[in-house]
Amino acid sequence: MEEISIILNILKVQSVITKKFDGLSLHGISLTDYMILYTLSNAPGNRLKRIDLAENTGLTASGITRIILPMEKMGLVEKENSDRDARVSYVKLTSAGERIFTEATTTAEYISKKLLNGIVTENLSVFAGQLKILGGDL
Amino acid sequence: MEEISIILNILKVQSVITKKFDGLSLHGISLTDYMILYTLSNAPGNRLKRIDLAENTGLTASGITRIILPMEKMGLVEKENSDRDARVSYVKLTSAGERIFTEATTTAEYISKKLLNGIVTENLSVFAGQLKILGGDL
DNA sequence: GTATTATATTTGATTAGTCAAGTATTTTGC
DNA sequence: GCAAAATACTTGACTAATCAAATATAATAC
Repeated sequence: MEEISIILNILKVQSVITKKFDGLSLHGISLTDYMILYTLSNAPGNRLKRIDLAENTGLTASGITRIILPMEKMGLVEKENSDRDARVSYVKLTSAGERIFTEATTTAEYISKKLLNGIVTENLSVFAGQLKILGGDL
Repeated sequence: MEEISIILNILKVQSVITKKFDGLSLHGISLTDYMILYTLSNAPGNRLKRIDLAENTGLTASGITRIILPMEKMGLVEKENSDRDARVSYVKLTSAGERIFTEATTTAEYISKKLLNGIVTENLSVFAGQLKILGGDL
């Protein structure tokens, strides 16, 4: 078994997936936006420090800054300052953000069901576990 | 089991992987470049039409055009015309390309072994199979 | 307590890739 | 055999993300 081909296939699968999730644009968001909303909605108090958001999603801090800006303008998330540490700013899911997230989840679920269709249910959790080992732990 | 989290974890894993493979820059190439070399080296006659290269890697035809240009300049690949069809141009691995590919493979193997370390060997092929279902088939 | 180091974030410059439109050639249908 | 449709590729305009450097604050060391 060739390890490298697995790595390269992950790259390829990522391209394929991203293209299939274009349907999220129906809700005015990208797949990355969706990932942000997903991560926030699972965070305590629906909010996270930008740096933790970066850590959780695999993006860089600067990537987070740039992706959050338009999401703030759209009202999906809002900025909250920490009173303990003036450096940090929290990103918090707004109620509008929650609503869009819920709506988009319908679409996202539909697409991912189709995509993962060929994988036997019992293997799904194995797959999830393997991704986790590779650093995926959203 | 939540399908969506799997999809999002693939995105995340891709970010993580790409960053770890920065070491390939030692050989003057990116991970995507490596994927191209890998694909070509497995192709009959070490060459492929640009469109097939796109299909195989999950990139777009235009992405291929842009990524191949500098690789040509570096002498890793060369252009070959088809005498049957004036539209197609083949991308062919040069001997310099083969050499760099072999060298880079040492690095790439080292990194991927470390990355996939936590996955039990017998599960590796299962993992590979699942990626294939998702569209990964390099 | 002050100097050094570390952390959180943003910004400027750059890169890798997309999409849509354009060009050139080939294939199909009649 | 010719018009229309399809295919292979490139180009222009754009977007998403990176990295490295800058800024501001906090923590540590002495």
